[in-house]
Amino acid sequence: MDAPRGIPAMEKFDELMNGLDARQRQAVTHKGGPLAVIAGPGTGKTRVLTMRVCYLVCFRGVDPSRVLAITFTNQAAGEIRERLRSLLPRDTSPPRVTTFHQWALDFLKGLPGREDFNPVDEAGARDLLRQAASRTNMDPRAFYRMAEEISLARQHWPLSALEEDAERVLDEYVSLLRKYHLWDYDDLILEAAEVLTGDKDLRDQVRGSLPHVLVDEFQDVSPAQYRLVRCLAQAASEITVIGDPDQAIYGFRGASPEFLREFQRDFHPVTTLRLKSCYRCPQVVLDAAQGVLNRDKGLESRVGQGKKIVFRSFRHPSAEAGWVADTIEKTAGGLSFDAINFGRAGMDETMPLDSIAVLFRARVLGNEVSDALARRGIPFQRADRRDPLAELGLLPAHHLLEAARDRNRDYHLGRLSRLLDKAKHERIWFFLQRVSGLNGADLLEETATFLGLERDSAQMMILKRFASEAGEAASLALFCRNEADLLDIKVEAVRLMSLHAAKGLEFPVVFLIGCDQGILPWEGVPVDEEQRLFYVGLTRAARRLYLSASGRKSLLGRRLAGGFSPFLRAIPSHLLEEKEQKASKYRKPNKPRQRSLF
DNA sequence: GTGCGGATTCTTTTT
DNA sequence: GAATCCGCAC
Repeated sequence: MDAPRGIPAMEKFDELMNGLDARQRQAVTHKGGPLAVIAGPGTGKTRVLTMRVCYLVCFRGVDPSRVLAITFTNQAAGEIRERLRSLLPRDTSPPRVTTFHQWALDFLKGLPGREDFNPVDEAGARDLLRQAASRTNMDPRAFYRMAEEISLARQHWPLSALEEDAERVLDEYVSLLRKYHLWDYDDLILEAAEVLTGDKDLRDQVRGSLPHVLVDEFQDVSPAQYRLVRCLAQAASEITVIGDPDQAIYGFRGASPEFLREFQRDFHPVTTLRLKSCYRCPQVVLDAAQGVLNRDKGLESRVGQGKKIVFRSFRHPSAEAGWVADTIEKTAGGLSFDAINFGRAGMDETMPLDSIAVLFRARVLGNEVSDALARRGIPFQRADRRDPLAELGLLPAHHLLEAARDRNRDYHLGRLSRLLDKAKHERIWFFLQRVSGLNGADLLEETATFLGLERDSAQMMILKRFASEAGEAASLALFCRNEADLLDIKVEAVRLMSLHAAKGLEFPVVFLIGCDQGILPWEGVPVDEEQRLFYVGLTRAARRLYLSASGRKSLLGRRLAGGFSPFLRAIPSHLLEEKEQKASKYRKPNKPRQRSLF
C-alpha cells in the first residue's frame, strides 16, 4: 500500500475523523466488500460520503481516477465536489463526482459513431413527442397522460409494456430523436445500460477501471438506474451505497426502496450500517416524524429536546397564509411598521429570512403565501424549478444560435417555427444569411437584435455573460442550466418550495402548510409514500416546526372533504402545541391585485 | 389595458 | 373537464 499522500491535509483529516461518531467512522473506514449505509435525516450522510472518498484516496492509496461518486442532482454533485476540494490535498486530482445522467452522457459520447449526439432540452423533447403523437391521429387531450406513461415506462428495466397506441407514439418519438441525433434524459440511462449490458468486454473494462463506486440517495434509483449501477460494479467490488428507505418519495417515477433490498441480494454479502444519531432535528421533531411512520425508536437527536411543534388550523387558505407571513415577519425580527408595533412577544430569537422555509404538497398551494409575503414586502424565492431556458425566455435565442452555427439545423429550425411569430419566422433565412461566418459577441449581438431583446433585460445580461464566459462550442441551454443554480442561491429570502424539492435540505424554521384531509395524503396515491413525504417535510426542521391546516374547500377542481390530515393524529399529542386562532384576524380573503384600484 | 380563443396543463420531478 | 397561460387584436 502506498504511503499516505498529501501530508498538509492530514491534520485536518484527523480532526474531522475525531468529529465523527463511532458508526460514522465505521462507515468511512469500512474495508472489504460492498457497503450499504442507511442514513436517516441529519445523520451526516454527505459527510460520511465525502470522508470515505477522502479516506480511500489518502489512506488506502486508491488512485482518485478510480473512484466515482454518483448523485442525482447537479447541485448535490457540486456540494460534494466542493467539500472534497477542501478536504483533499491540493496536489491530488479530485475524484470524479457526477450525476447518473452526466456519467451516462460522457460514456455514450465516448463511443464511436455517437460523438455528435446531444441531449435535448425538456421543451424540445415534448415538442418531438407531440410531433410523434400527431402522426398517429390521437385525441390531443390524451396526450398529456400518454407522455407521462411513456416516460414512466422508460424508467423501467426492461421497459414496461405500453398500450398499443402509446407504443406506436414511442417508436415514432425515438426515431425522431435519432434522426436529429438527440437523446432525451431517459435515453441517456437506457442507452448506457443497454450498451453495457450487451457488451461484456466493455463492461469488464469499465468495472476494472472503477473499483470504487459510491452512490448517493440510493433509495431514489429507478429500475434503469439500478441496472446501470449493476453494470458499473461487480459483486466483489467495494461499492458503497448511501440512502434512507424512509425518505423514498419518487415512486411515481419508478424509484423504489425495494432496490436497497435488491442490492443486498445482488451484492451479497453486504455490510449494512445504520446511522442513528441525528445532528439536525430536535428530539421532538424526530419523535413526531417517527410517529408518522409508526416507529417509536430509532433516531436520537444530538441537538437536544427542542420546542414543541406548533399546530394551527384555519378556515381559509388566505387566513393560513396571513398567519404564516405574520409569524415569519416576527421571526425575522420585524421588517415593517406593523411588526415593530406588535412587538415580538413569544419569539425567542430572530432568524435571517433564508433560514425560513415554507413547504407544501403541490405548487399551487404556495400561491396564497406568495401573495401574503408580497403584500408585506417580505422577500421570498420560489424554488419551482422548471426548464431554465424557457423560464428565462431564451428558448428562441438558443435555437437561433444553434441554427446559426449549423448544428443540427433542421431540428432547431423546426422548433423555431413554433416559437417565433409569423413576421420573424419569415425573416429567419435572411437572418441566417446575415450571420453566417459570425461568431462570439457579434453573433449574439445580431441574435439579440433579431429577437428584439431590450438592452437591459435579464435575457441580455445572460447572453452577455454567455458571450464572455462560455466557450465557442458551448450551448446556451447548458450554460443556462448551470447558471440557474448559481443565480438561485444566496439571496436573503424566505424559501417556498414543494416537499419534494425540500428533500436533502434543512432549515432552522420550517412551515409545513396545507395539512388537510385530501392534500396530505394526496388523494388516490399510495399512502405509504405520502407518509414518507410528510416524514421528509417534518425532518427538514433544525429548530422550529410549524404545521397548519388551511381549511381549503377545493383543489384543482376537486372538492375536499374538510378536516385535518390524518398524519397529524399519528403525532403524539404531547409534542404538539395547538394554538387556537383568534377569530377576528386572518379572515378576509383579498387578492393583492385589487389593491391597484386604490 | 382588455378581452378573446386556442393551447396547454393537470401532484410530486431530476437529468 | 376546469383553470391558466399566451399571443394577438382592439
